[in-house]
Amino acid sequence: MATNEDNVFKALADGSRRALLDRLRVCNGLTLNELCEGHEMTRQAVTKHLAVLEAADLVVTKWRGREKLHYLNPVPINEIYTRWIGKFERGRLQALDNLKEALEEDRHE
Amino acid sequence: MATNEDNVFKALADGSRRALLDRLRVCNGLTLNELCEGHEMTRQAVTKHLAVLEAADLVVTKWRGREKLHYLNPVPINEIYTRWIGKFERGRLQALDNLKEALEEDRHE
DNA sequence: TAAATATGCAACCAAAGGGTTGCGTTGTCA
DNA sequence: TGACAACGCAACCCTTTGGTTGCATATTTA
Repeated sequence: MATNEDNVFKALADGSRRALLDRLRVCNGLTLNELCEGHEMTRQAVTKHLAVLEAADLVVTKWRGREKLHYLNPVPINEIYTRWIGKFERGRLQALDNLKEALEEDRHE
Repeated sequence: MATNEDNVFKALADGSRRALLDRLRVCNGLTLNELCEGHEMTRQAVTKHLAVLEAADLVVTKWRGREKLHYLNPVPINEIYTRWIGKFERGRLQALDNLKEALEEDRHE
């Protein structure tokens, strides 16, 4: 079952987009204009970033008159966490051991 | 203090690179040639991907004769998890509530 | 030492990304 | 109704990215 994994990772790859998510995390339901404030780019650039976030289902929008409200959807991030990051977290100490051991060998050779 | 956050997110944005990390998670210390097996690209393409992973400190290498061994470094992923994903996980239920509430309004209007 | 193996380096290419500008559309309000 | 405000669409541009091919270098091994 192919999840949205790739879209989510790609969406998170850009710092501006992560900043937008951060804004929404703190203050959910902002309009496009509000999201533009504090960013040094045009509205259209922000629009494009939001489109990427929407495509990844990280942001859900809703119209209120002429305003577009943006809501954070925490589900995709949670999925990335549970089914991808989780795998690495589980084997984390083991991997650290492997690494240390491998680097240690050099000192003895 | 600027961490390697951006490099890590960018490195994780590509599916081939995530696959390489997965391989190393299961079988740490693989050589370049071994990592090339099963991938439908040239050795040079894999080399480039590994370079990106190294730049993000997700992979650490060590030479054994003419072979280059690749080890997974779990630290950056853990940092992303604790200091970025964590923020969103903490406000997760709240964000879900916001979202549901916003979508519910439509049905009553 | 010669051949084979494992990897690096550099040039090149097409496609994707992040950004801009210009203009059109829709909703609000005096 | 007319002006303004919030947003969408599309063309264009430069840089980055993911990939290739060709050749060089270093280490084994026969």
